[in-house]
Amino acid sequence: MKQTPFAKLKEKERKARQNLIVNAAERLFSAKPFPKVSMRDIADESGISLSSIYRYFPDQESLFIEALTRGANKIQTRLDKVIKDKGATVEDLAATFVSFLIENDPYFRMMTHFMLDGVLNTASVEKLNRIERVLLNQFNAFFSRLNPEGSHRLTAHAFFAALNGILITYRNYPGRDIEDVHKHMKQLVSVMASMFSLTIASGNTR
Amino acid sequence: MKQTPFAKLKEKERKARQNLIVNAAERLFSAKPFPKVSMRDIADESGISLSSIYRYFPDQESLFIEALTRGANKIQTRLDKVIKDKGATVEDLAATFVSFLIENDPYFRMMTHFMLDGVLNTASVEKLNRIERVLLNQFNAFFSRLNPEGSHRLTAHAFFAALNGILITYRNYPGRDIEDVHKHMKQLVSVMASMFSLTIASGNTR
Amino acid sequence: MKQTPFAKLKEKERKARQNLIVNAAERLFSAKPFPKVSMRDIADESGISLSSIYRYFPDQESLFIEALTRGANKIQTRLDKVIKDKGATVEDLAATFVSFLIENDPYFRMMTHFMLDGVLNTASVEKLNRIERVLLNQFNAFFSRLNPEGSHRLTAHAFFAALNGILITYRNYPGRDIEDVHKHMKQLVSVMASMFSLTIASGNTR
Amino acid sequence: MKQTPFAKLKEKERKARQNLIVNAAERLFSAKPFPKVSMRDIADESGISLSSIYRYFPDQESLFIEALTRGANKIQTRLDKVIKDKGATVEDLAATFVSFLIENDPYFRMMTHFMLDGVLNTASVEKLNRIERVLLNQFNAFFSRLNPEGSHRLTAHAFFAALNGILITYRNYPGRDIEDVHKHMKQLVSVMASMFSLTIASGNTR
DNA sequence: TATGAATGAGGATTCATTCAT
DNA sequence: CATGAATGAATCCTCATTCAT
Repeated sequence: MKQTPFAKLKEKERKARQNLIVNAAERLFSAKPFPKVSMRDIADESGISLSSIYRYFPDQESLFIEALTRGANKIQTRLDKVIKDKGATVEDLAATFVSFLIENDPYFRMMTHFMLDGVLNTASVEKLNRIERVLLNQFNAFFSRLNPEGSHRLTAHAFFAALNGILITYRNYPGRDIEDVHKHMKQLVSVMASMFSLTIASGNTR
Repeated sequence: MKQTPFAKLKEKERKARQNLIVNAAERLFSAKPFPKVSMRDIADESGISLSSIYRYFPDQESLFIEALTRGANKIQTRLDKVIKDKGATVEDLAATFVSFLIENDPYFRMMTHFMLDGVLNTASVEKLNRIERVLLNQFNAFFSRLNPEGSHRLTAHAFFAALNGILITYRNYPGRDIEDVHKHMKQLVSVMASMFSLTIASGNTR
Repeated sequence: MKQTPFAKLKEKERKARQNLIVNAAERLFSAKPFPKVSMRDIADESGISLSSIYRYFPDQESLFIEALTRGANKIQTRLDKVIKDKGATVEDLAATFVSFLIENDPYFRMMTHFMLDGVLNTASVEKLNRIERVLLNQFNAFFSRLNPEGSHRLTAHAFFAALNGILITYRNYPGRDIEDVHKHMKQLVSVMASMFSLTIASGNTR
Repeated sequence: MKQTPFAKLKEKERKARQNLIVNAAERLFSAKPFPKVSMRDIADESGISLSSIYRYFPDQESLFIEALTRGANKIQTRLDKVIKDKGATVEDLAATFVSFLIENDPYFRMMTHFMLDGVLNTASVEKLNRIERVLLNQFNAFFSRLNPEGSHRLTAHAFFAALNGILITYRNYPGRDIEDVHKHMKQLVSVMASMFSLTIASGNTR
């Protein structure tokens, strides 16, 4: 179990490189739709050689899942702020979630992509799972604070689904310009939030 | 009326071939992720040569949109039945929609695919638009019957989003077997339906 | 040898159809570079079915050669006018030739194409041959009128080459806009014409 | 200077591979019409895999332009020799140019191809431009030595065009065997050269 | 005779991944 | 450990031509 200092250093460097790579990926995601970001793009952008990337990530999927995880962490941080804010409403929570994913579209696309087409790597499954669990827990925790009585597990699930639904359904709403689209989504977030507020207050106990 | 019988035959045969192709596509969509179905796959599966497919559909997108349109027509027929049924509840409507897309997963994946990646061809945009409009109108009509007073446009939009959200979010819920997943989705449908019932009854007039 | 009236009618209709087809081809050539004009394009444009076109022309090459022949006839007609004009100069002749091919670029492209890559069909070879011969004869005739003494066969050959050379070399002169290009070509035509005038006057007798 | 030897080796190998590819392309150009040489042909002929070719040339056009550039360099070297030769005549210069392109037909076909169809890539435009500029400068320099007084820019342009014209017009002169064709072209070169000699001597000052 | 249908062959380009150094 | 090199497998789409009716 010794060797630790050296191993730690190694591990640190390793993380640093991984960071470099994922950061590069994220930069690219801002510029183009995530399915168009190739491994070579990431190599070029990160300054790390293409084949070296495979030393840090076994395959493309793992890399993308890692990037997605980062995104999830960011969302979770933002949600935590809302949750800690005693005056926050359901709408605040919903708006935070949706706004982030509107502004960080590639994360949403990745998430949806993996939800739709699944994931091959078992490690990836686990990570995806975790992301979802944490989010649901956050929603649940928030709802429990609003109404400590009821059981909100199912409501949290529905809430998560509803917000995803808004994003997926209207993000490319054809014939509207992007600003109108966002306005529309936020209106729907508001509608949805009201409904959930009531449900939560009523303390759904299924 | 001249030549009509002959022309009709020709037209019929043409449709028949188109059917062959789209059916093949649908079979493939069940078997693998949507973006991985290639034109050659469809050619092989349909028994029609690759180049011939382009005599029936100008490009891949048009073919896919045609397949999606078929699915949409089927859903709309089912929803119409529910809408005509005087005793039907919001939950019935929601369940019909979701069940169909659970059972006909490829249609849902197609729909989501286009929602995510958008569409290039302008004819396709129009078709997609129409599908969405019809569905929203159906929801709206149903809600209006339940409560003729209120304005339900926004509610219909939210409803559509919510159901899509359930499907996208939980259809691949990792670590559950397929039966549990479906049960869970139906539970969420039920939760969602209750919420929308209330909202509709209250005659949301935003 | 009888049957003539009927056969003649047939022949006439045949020619009429061929005309329809070549006309369509020419219309397309005005719109896009000739190598991009496909047989189907021609079928659509002419209103004659794709396979029927093959009843009138054994293959694409023959059709194109026929179109080229038409173009050649037009040039020859124009040149004839100049030749008949007693006051016409070598420069007039050159300018007529070059201007026509600038304005009817597809003919020039076809001509060059066949000159470069040759021709497979033996009938085509013959037609191409004839076109060239006629043009050379026209130049020769004109030069002979200017100076009846000398032998101008070689000069005519050189003249033809020189004009073609101007067209091929500067038609796509990079970095210039089309108007400048044309101006430049005409300037070169003028230079060339002066040189040939002298040569002709001197009665080259090689 | 660090690592230079290694880098140099790398660079050398890279060049070597590029050479392999371009050489293969040139071999193919001798065998079939220029536009019919496909990337796969080149891959097969060079023994390098199709996709690897794209590691050396970003696209087909760049590869072709590179091949053309090679040819141009060779011509320019030959012309330079003539230019440096104090006793050389215009006919020597013309004959050198034309002979080279008769013997190295693929280069002429490439040049003509790009003159006809133009070029898409901006880097290619620049390279093509350069080739042409250098040749024209060479002609101009030679003419200036013969007659230091006059301005020969236009004459050089005409000269270049005239020689190209001879090549394009008679290289496939139908019905003649190749030897006769070459003899004919050289005769025309001679005619042309005489004319240009006079023009140059007269010190054209347009 | 006219034509709708069908298609084989081909074309440029992309990309995730492996491997030898 | 890092990486340059190499590539097999795909992908969408085009087109001249043939053939059965």
